[in-house]
Amino acid sequence: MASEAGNGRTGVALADVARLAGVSTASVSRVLNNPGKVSPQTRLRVQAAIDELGYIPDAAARALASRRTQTMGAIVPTLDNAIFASCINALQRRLAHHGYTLLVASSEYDADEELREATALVLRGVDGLLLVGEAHHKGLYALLERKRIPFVNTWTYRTEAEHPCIGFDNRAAARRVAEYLMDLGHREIAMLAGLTAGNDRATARVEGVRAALAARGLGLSPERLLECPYGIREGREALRVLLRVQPAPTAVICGNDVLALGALLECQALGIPVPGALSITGFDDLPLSAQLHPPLTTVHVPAAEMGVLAADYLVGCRERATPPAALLQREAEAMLIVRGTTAPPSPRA
Amino acid sequence: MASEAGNGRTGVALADVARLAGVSTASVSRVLNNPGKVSPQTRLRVQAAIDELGYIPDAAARALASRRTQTMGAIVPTLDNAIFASCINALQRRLAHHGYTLLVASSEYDADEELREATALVLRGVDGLLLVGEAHHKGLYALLERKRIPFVNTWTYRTEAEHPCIGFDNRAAARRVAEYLMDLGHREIAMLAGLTAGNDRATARVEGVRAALAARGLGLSPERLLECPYGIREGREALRVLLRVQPAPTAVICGNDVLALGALLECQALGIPVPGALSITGFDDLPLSAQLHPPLTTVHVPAAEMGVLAADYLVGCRERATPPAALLQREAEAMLIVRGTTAPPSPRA
DNA sequence: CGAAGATTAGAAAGCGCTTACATTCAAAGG
DNA sequence: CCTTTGAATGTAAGCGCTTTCTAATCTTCG
Repeated sequence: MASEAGNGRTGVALADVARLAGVSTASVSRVLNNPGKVSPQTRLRVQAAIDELGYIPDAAARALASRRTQTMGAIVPTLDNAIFASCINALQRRLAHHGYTLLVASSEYDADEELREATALVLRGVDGLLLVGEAHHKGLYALLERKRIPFVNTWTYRTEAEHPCIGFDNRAAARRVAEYLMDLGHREIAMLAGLTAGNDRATARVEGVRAALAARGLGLSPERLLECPYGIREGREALRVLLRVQPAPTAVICGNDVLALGALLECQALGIPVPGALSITGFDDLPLSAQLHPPLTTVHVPAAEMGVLAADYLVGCRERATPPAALLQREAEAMLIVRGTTAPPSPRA
Repeated sequence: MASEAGNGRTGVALADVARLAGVSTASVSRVLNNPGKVSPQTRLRVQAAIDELGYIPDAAARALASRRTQTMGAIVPTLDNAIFASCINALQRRLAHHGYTLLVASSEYDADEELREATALVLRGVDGLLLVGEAHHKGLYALLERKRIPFVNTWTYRTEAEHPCIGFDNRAAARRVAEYLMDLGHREIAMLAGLTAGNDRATARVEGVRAALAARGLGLSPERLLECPYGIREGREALRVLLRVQPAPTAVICGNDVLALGALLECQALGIPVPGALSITGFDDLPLSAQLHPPLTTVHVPAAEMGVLAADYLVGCRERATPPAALLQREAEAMLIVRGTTAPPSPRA
């Protein structure tokens, strides 16, 4: 019944440790999971046996028996975006610190794919799940609820949110950018947004800008609002298009730093002085952005901080019985960082 | 004995499906894993029961019984570097395509931490492991061997490598850069390297440059070789230092694009014409690099390609009995991309 | 038309671990 | 001095699934 020669092909089983230490498997298990419940004497004996055999417990067996995997999942739109990668990096570090391992998946900005990936993670038994945004496939929320899997939406924050969220208010942040620009005197404002389809963050940023403009009697006409895929080249091309509409915008609000970078580079290529002739703002605050010439005015997004908070929250859900209410919604502020790409509009026109 | 009411708190167990379909658990299992071995009749009945109950198999139990987890691990130095993130993104996409899930960890460029993370992944039962570089903790190779876990070193390639590797020859690539610069007429060449301690890629790049210079009777004096941490700001500062040595270098070879970017930005801030007064080269070919002014001469690194090849290799190790020899070592070429930051040295001095 | 060979399905033994629950033994209380 | 309590260990029943091995049902020829 007990394994004779260790676990299968790959080494040593707990039973082997027990035998060598001359104790029961239960005691070995206790030493591993509840050292306090074991006398120092046996603890030492078991520890010695573990070391001698180089025993490594089998996570699958442990997961099966204990109904927890010490594993968390994360689904981001893509890791190809440095800002998400940075968040995931922080998440992983923090989880490792808590003794958890991270399963990652990317949805490529597709809700169906996200559901598919989530299903894969769920059947892998993740103890919790980090998601980006709050607009998910209905089936995803259903699945998580049915399986009672703690999860948290990141990159989003609303006090009235129906689900736990850790992040910031994209709408408000974008509004602040627009207001800042209007305070500088800009009235001809264009926006270079990311693809909004199925992307609630990008959508919220557009809405924020639109609302801010509307509040001061300005509008965001369709020609003034361009969506384009994440990419420098895309940003460059889009900026050219934006420049063609009349009257020409004096400021361009970009949905993220990469687009802003493209816009900035294109202006330099075109000989358009920034911020002299055109103000440009970004969103994300990539490390690069502060180093540009001129440095980019942008919204700082607390990517790493969200990763850390999410890790703590998810782990907290498992360790404590109920998630501490204080952790249920955490706002990690997004701040407008005014740097060198914005200035009052030049008094031409 | 058989579960009465489904698996614990979270739903439906295979036994429930079997009961509903009126077959044995073995048949359900077969439908799941070996549909060919089951008559179409029962297959349909089982399938219907699965759908009706919304059954999702438990990966832990499956892993325990079958001794495979359908999970792969990857340990990169950091995800905060876009080039690694891009590789991991590709790896994950490809693994998902094969039905595998990805566990990621980052080592923060520390061999001990890498071993620790690897141990965590191994006990999680990964079916394979992607590593970066080939200089790992001895214990890591020992562990992998003992547990018989397929792995592959990436970002490195040597025909005589002792371990499976997928990548490119850092040394040769760096040598090519130096040779190209010397062909242009440069003789005063400096290098701004990444931290080489415990980083075989960074080390190989330095060696490659040094070898190329030596082959033409040139040297890389200690003042001409600066190591600095990955970062734009760090690159900027290092460039200033490099510029102080006499005779001033006419070309700076950077260990990666981020450093090169820092160098380039600093030159612009200092009013040093690039490539007029100073040539700069990078390594990685970030998407940004081609868009800069001037666009960066750099070495294109096949990050995504390595991710895909590694996924195929690792999966191949599990599916086939032996890894196809053809896959054991795959060179994904790194190419020198000549763009705008390099030119013959100006005929001053 | 019956035996050999295929197919298909079921019974049941684990996979390696956790965790009630039972047991033991020593210190403490009456 | 004997029972009570509690700490330390052991016993053993699974966790949900895969997988041999065996039994049953078909085929298919000689």
